[in-house]
Amino acid sequence: MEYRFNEIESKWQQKWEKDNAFRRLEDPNKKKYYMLEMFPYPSGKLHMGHVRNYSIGDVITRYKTMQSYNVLHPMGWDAFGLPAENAAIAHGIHPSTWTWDNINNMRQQLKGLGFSYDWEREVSTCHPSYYKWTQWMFLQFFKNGLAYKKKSYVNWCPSCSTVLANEQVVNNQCERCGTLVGKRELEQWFFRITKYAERLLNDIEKLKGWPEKVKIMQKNWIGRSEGALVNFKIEDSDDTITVFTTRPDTIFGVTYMVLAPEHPLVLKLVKGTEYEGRVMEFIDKVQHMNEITRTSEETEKEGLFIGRYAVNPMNGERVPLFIANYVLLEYGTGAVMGVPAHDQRDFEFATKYGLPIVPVIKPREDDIDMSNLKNAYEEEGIMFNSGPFNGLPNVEGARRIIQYMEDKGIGKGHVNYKLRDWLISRQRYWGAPIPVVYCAKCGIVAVPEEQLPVILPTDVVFRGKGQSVLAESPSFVNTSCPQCGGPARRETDTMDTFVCSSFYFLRFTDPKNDEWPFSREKAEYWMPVDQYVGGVEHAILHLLYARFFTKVLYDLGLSPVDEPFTNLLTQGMVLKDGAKMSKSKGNVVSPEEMVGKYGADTTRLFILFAAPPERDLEWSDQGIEGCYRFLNRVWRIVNDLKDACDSSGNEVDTAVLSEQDKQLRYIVHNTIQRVTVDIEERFNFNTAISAIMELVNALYQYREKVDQARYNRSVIGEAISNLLLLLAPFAPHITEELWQLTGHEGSIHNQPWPVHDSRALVQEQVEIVVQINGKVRDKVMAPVDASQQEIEDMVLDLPRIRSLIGDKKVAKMIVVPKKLVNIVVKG
RNA sequence: GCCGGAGUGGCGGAACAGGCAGACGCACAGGACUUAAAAUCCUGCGGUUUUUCGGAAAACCGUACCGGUUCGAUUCCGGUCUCCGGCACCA
Repeated sequence: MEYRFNEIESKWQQKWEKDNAFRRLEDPNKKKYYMLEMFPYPSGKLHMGHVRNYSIGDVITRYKTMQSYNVLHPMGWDAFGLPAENAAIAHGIHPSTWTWDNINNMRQQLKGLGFSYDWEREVSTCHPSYYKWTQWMFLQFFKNGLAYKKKSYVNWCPSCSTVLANEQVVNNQCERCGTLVGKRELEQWFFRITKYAERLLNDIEKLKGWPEKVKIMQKNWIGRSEGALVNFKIEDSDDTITVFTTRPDTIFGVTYMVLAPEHPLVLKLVKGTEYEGRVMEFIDKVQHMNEITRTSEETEKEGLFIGRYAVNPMNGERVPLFIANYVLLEYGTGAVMGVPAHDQRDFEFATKYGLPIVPVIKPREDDIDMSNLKNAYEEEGIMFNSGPFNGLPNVEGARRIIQYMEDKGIGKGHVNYKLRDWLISRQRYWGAPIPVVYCAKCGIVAVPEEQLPVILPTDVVFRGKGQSVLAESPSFVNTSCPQCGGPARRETDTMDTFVCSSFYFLRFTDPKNDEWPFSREKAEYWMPVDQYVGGVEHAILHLLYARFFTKVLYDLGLSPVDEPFTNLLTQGMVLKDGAKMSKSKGNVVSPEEMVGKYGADTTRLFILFAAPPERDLEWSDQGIEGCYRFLNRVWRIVNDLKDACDSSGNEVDTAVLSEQDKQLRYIVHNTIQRVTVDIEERFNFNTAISAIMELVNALYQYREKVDQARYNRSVIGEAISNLLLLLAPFAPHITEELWQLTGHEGSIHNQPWPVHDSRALVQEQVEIVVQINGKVRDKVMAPVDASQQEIEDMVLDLPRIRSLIGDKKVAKMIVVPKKLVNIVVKG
């Protein structure tokens, strides 16, 4: 009988759907397991990255289910976003139509791959029943002072004509479209993620099940640095400039000060002076430069003296004030003190502009000539030239200086973060509207919760350029103030789609609740997510935002946990010809085509077999053929042996086993052990599958070597049912079919996971490798329980070993039980 | 520049706690079946050299490179190179 995968697969998919086989409800009597894969953006079709992601999740789900866990395995759609709008502009399709068509298509594809999702929990972030809660979340943040509006320089993508969060700017380019990002001063909504910086950083410690790589990336992104804020008075002015420094110990070495060109004080300080013109020019040039090419800026540090001086509060020295392109307004206070002797950047700047270099730290106590530095001395050392702090080790000195400054009110210790507040406003249509209105009388007014959701209007036109589409919809914009009832204007910005995906894992626990985003009770049962799987590309953005949301909701008493994801697996990319699959490179392999040609089981099996999940995977058209052949081999051997196979599940009678029977049983139970460990402890599906392949090879050997008349029906039955059980999470359809075909009752996916019988693994003889001076010279079979002395004697008596040793002297023998003997020979 | 990760046959990869390097699969080669091909089943498959009529056997080299520790190193330590990923004027 031929392996007709398409018939088998659609048959079982229909059966599973009819039986509601993957529906899961809270069950306090069962251990829960929450398996989550990152939900996709409905771009139109599944790509191989999705198949890989969801195949990994499905194996874990089916495995844990067989381990008798109550497994939550939901799927949904991260459905707001720009491509839908672009499609609307290009083809005149409404973003909603485009998105829902794609969702319907992709849902079919997921079902066609046989993934075990509880579809009753499906959510789509673009549906009002979901974005109602996105808006509700915003209101909670707003009420608790975690959402605020502020005017600031923001990243602007001219192509997407919207602002971007810092996290969405990569190499000064828009993360989505690659366009060079510029700066604009706009009033925008922010989430106060910086308030959680410390906790987001400290709690990384708790994430034992996360890859080190992701944790480090998050740490670097949060970018904590300890130091001090120091106030410098401006000469002939009432203004003070505060700088942030990580090296307060070098403050006596300050010889100049630099402000970011955009620093608000700059214009004020030069107004009406002879420097004003040149300063304006410089600012213009820097801003222009930012927009054109900021990457080449790396090379040249440029600055300009602005004609004013600041006073070092520690020693009263006046130092010149500069503006320079390398000082960033967004980091620290947008102003830095220049210590050329102890900072390489400052050193180069000072050399270029002829500023004095005053060393204040030296490597050792003794007198060293530090006057002719070739480079900044950035190491630790002993302070000098530093008044009362001379002779102190600089680390201690830093502490003392901070103390001194705090006493005198000229500065204080400070922890600075690289992390900025999260800019969530987007000037786009296809997103969750920010639920606030602007009233001439009352100002900014939150939409009351009972009026949610604020529905996206449909009477809009997509033209491509310019203003937000929402702003052009009068029925949307014009409203009344919920507070005073007077005329008001709606906020026309929508939320960053990352807001939508920051709580979907909580919504999945209770997706139909229309009173709350989720009930506490259900979240308590299911949360936290036990295993999260997705691409590394979300290591910072999504995973940091989701952690932030969870902590806020935890603090508000809504979430039962303060970290959402216990274990994280970041899967590698799927490559073809060494490059990421992309339309422009023409190296895309379509999952649809592969499923059509080989079936879902083969496609899934190959993608899991070709590489361990964390590593990049090179797609191979021949490789998938190999997996197809393997499933055919399974199909044939099971069909061939099904009549010789006792499926009653009765224990094997170990008294009557032939040598071949014992050998097969050994492999069966060894395979159970290997596959279990590979899935459970390491997610090494590639080696799990190769172990199963070896078991199939062993069955072929058995058939080859054992006469039909001497088949042991219960040994064959044991081998085949275990083979099918072990393969079931990887290839769910063929195993279901063969399970039935070999006379078993019920779905294979509801069977308990097999447990190996260690008695079948007991061997009387083991092979001992015999080495002389570390080189393999012979092998010998020895009883497992042989003593060290017995093994030594046995090995030395081997003719080959005897002749190799000859009359040389045996200096030492190392015996590794059941494995190896190394004879150390001298002379 | 800094921080991660990786470098193993013709290829994807394996070796889990320092103990037979190359499991499993692909590709390739030989055989069986077939009128033939495909499919299938069986067998072989890191390199060099030597021995042998042949089947076969043996020695040496080999996990990016150099060195170290060890009876023994793909695995541990020090250094170098290359590739991939992240961050990058962060004060």
